[in-house]
Amino acid sequence: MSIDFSEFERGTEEILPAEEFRARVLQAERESRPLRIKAGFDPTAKDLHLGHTLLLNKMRAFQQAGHEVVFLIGDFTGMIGDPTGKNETRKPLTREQVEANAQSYKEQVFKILDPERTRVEFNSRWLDSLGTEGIIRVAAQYTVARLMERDDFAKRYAGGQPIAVHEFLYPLLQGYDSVALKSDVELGGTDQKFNLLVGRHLQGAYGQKPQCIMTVPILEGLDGVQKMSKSLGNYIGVNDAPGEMFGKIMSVSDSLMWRYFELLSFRPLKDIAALREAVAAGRNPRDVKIELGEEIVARFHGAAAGPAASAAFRAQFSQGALPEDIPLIQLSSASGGLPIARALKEAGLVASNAEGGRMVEQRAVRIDQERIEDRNLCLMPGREYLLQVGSRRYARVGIVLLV
RNA sequence: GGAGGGAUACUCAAGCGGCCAACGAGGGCAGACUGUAAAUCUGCUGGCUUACGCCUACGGUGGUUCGAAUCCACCUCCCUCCA
Repeated sequence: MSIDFSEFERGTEEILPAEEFRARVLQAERESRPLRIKAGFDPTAKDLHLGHTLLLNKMRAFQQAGHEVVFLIGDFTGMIGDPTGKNETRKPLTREQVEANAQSYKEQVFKILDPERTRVEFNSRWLDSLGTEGIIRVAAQYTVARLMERDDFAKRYAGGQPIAVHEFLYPLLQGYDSVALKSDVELGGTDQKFNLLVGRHLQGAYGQKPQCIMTVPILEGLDGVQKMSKSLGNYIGVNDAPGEMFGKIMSVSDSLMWRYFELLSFRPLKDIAALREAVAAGRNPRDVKIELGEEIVARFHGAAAGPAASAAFRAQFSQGALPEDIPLIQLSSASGGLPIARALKEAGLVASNAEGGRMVEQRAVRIDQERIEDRNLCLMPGREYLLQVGSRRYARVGIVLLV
């Protein structure tokens, strides 16, 4: 019986060693013994975004093929913080925080993974009891020269940036996780390649069959340049509301759209190629982008949500209709009325009164759909107003007279 | 342990006693044009105040001065060279 590797290998950056990986899949099949697939997650990031889902999608593919997937929460290693770049040493999380984050993780992760068939682990389970002696034994299995091969360390060393000794422990302990789990394959982003390989090496040193490693690309954020991350504000969160999620996808550039198609869509590769051809032949890229948006929204919000988000989007932006669910906010004012800038701030549309005033001057503000330019304008008590800033910030406010 | 250099707003980077809420670039936001795309052009980009104005901000703490991001002392952190 032949096995289709494409679902495992699609969208991966690198599989090492590639032949060994295939051989292990085949062997697992023959022996009816599932492979143990490990993927580690940092416990500090509570909100997952589409970048994280590349890995989850891959895990899902293994899971659907009957393999054992371990969702490993690096609560112990999280105390060190992966030294990728300028990260400061992190404060250790409390047990409660880790638990809370893990719970939040599960809610998001199980939109993609099957909860029944996912094993959730915390690496403190074995690292807590490793002890000083254990750490020394692990550290003895790896050389400084090899640690310095890590791109990040090499650059920082060459560039005169400090490298704290404990940062060396991160890849070692992550690698030891593979030993503790006896993993067959470890998944990670391309930035994890070095760490994954350390795991491979350590397993060998501990007399185990070394894991294969599989890396997935780092997804670019909405700007198309930097990696998707919450702190950069260029992310699409798996918990984003359907409308927001759809809108964010529509705002990506055409070139980035193809990248997203390639990495995020579950469509067959030849379908995507066909879409490219259609666009090259004159089809509006926007319409293709809509298809992508519908697929992604449906994945996280249910089949009906995709078309619904798409329809709402088109109504709002193509036909200028108002969104349906604009919140009504009650504000209070003295009898003289509420200055527009303040109203915008209190409605949460701008960050400060000063910014509100600037927005008015820049002709970005509309009241009841009418563009205004007078920043001295006041909203009068006793009625409701529809406020807009730019084309995507809306609020309905009611003004109550403050006695 | 010694000698020298540095720390400025989201980022990079000017300023080196008053004209500095701080040049410039990037980023971000907004307007025009569009397909919430790209490219381009324009404006804005600390807070409070209707406003005059006030407050906070140039690593930290003190000091000199009518006045300090700018000068001095000490401290913290980083870098370079020497040991």
